[in-house]
Amino acid sequence: MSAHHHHPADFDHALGVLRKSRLKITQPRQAILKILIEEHGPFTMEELHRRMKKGACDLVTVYRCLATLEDVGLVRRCEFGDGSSRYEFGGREHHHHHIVCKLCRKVETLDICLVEGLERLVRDKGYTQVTHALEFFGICARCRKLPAAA
Amino acid sequence: MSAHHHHPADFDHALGVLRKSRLKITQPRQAILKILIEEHGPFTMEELHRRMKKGACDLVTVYRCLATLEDVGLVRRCEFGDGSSRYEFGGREHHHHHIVCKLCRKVETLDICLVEGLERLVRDKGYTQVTHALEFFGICARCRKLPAAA
DNA sequence: ATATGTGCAAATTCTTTGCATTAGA
DNA sequence: TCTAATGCAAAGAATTTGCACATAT
Repeated sequence: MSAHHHHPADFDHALGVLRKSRLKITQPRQAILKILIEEHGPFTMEELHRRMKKGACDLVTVYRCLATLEDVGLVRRCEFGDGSSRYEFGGREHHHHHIVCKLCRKVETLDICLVEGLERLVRDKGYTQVTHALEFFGICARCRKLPAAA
Repeated sequence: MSAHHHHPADFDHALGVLRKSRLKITQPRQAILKILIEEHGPFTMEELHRRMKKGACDLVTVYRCLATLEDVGLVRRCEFGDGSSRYEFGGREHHHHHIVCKLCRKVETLDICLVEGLERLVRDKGYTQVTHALEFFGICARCRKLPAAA
């Protein structure tokens, strides 16, 4: 069962998490969660906002919603080395990594993860609540043909 | 031989790279490289600027120098999930990863790296010039005692 | 000598905040 | 009903750009 692709169970689970945290299940939060669950992402704030049916909510609300959703672990922030942040659904459960093209910034998902074992090493250094981020960068096949791909 | 700590060879090597790229060896570029080599970093733009003897150069110049140094691979950009970018010396040669405290943002260096093998997998997908970033996050021993560390 | 790099100022973009209003539990 | 969330406007940061001047080669 792949982590992404339409999955109503994910949505219901998310609502549960919101309820448990005593957060309100508002229109903007639902819309954002649906987009993050159904389209793969990760998306920047603007991309997310643009994808909502226009007038759905203010950009500021997207900022605030994502901050809250990140706090309760429903959303994960990705940083791909270009200075901007992108967001995708899922905390620990939907664990995976990415391959980012250094030219066109296209993002592919990589389901493999051999890094969990290393977290023990970090815990041994006295850290708690340990997580990690692993991203790969490269030039994709299509960009390789571009003149810029010196 | 650890990757950091005063190392004149690093500095000379950096100058060589600049020359090879036909970039000028200016005061600001030298100052920035020295700081990045001698103090461990990684540093944000402001931190770096503040560390230079005052009046040494403009903040804008720090921005421009780091962009250039990143282009030629002398500097690596680190993003630790808080939206800001930090910079440290070294490309592939000075390869290592970090542990970042989720509360105080303190950064520790981790010299171990078991991920290089995974890069083949990415190359097999058609990517070239493959690199990766691996960061660990957790709450450090000191922060653990803070009330915020719920 | 001359092309590159820098300083300063200003534009642009990104993100956050205050407060009146609305909507969810 | 009553608190939490949103919209709008505006403030505040962070980053980029233009152009005249300075400086490495």
